[in-house]
Amino acid sequence: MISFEQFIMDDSGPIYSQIVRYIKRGIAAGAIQDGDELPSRRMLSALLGVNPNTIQKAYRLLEDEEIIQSHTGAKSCVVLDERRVETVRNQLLENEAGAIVNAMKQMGISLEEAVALISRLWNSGEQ
Amino acid sequence: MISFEQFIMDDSGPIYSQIVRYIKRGIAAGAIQDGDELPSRRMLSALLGVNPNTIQKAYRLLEDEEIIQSHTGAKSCVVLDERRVETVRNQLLENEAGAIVNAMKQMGISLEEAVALISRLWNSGEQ
Amino acid sequence: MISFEQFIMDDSGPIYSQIVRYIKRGIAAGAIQDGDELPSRRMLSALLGVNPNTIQKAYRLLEDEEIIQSHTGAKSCVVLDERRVETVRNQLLENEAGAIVNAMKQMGISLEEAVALISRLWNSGEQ
Amino acid sequence: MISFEQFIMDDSGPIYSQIVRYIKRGIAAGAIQDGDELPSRRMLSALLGVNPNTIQKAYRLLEDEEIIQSHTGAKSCVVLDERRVETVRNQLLENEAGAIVNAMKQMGISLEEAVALISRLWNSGEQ
DNA sequence: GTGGTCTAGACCACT
DNA sequence: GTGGTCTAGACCACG
Repeated sequence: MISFEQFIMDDSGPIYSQIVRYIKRGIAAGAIQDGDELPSRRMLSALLGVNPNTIQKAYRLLEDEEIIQSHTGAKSCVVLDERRVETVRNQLLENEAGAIVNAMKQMGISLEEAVALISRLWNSGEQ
Repeated sequence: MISFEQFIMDDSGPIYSQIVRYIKRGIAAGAIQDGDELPSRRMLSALLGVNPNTIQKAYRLLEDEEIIQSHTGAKSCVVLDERRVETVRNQLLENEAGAIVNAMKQMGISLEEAVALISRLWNSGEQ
Repeated sequence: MISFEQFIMDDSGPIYSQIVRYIKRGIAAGAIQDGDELPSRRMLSALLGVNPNTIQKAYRLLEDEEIIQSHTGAKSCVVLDERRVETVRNQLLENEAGAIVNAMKQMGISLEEAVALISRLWNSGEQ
Repeated sequence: MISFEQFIMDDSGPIYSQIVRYIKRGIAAGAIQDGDELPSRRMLSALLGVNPNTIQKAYRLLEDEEIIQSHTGAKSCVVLDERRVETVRNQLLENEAGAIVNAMKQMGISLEEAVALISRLWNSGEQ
């Protein structure tokens, strides 16, 4: 069963998008793998304190991307092969790293300064 | 006149928020300073391919934060003192860089991988 | 449910203002009372042939005046006490009737002519 | 020369409309007659404290209705015959009286009460 | 030309 | 179904 303990909801876009992103990050990290079960819509909506429709929409999008499978009356589960994992991972990395690069360039700092800043933040979160 | 050449629109939240963020990043970078003129609503909306009202909303928010001033019939311009610049810069670093580092960590990649990825994207965007 | 059957849209100012005025007149008349439900944004917008956002703006203004209350997912309803009703009624009489009488006087007609004209229009609208 | 001393600007619609209405009311009252001269755009804009373009728009609308005539380099003046005056007067009366009737009906008072209210306001403004 | 406002349509989250 | 928000286009008054 996929855990949503580390899920933190912010205001960066629609809630269903944040859920989709959370799942994808877990896949990229290897924490979510082929065959893993997803919580039921009802359970997850109670856990996150959001409307069941919102969970439904997130699952629907993942289904459209063929990342999960849902069957009536049965639990939804993750369906992934090697290539799919790689694709998800690369898409995420490009997006996130691209965001950093844009931000840093707009703030007018050099690559070296950016790397230094990221390294510092990385380690400060370590403790 | 403030340049929007480096502005890149993505799907990270409302367009007006992206514009606000772009301005603030420019302020943090020192590229935008006290007294600088903003492009008019029409000009910028044509340049970015969005509705003039979207620009208006971004400018309105910046005005509410007392970062710019608008007068009917006259150009909007930036109004900043030293302290305000510092505040803007700190808010940006807290809100953005931290979130991005967290995303990388959630995806389970190492600092070295992250730095390599960022360097690659940095240079590929250079061209 | 508050009825909008007698609502007549003219070109006297913004549509949302006309809606606000209509509600206030109903309150002054006692036809709209504490606890009454308002039609939903969609229903009323279809009935009046305007955009749902226009209705939204009218309701928002009434909410700012603490005349109605809105909660996401639930119907909006009127919240009034005796004093509030009196205030609304007095504002209406001051703002409207006086202006109309002035208009008549500016046009240089006598009270008798005005009364005759009003009586005729009153009955012609009766049908 | 038509006097604008009694002109009072409120927020009931666009300024140019208020100017047009003021002229028409004067015509209906007989205070403005065929051949009367209008103030120049520059003078009136200074007197009312509004932009010359706004005056220009009001004059343009009156010209379109063939109520005034403008010639380059010469003063604008009113051009009216008996029938035109009658038409203007009737349109205004219908509009104003119609507004009263709507307001009163919506406020749920009877014709007798409405007449009483109007009579009282009429006389109270007399003093 | 400038900024300010009104109306419109689509999308999101919630009961 | 409900209300809330974002984007869009047109109009108004001003320098």
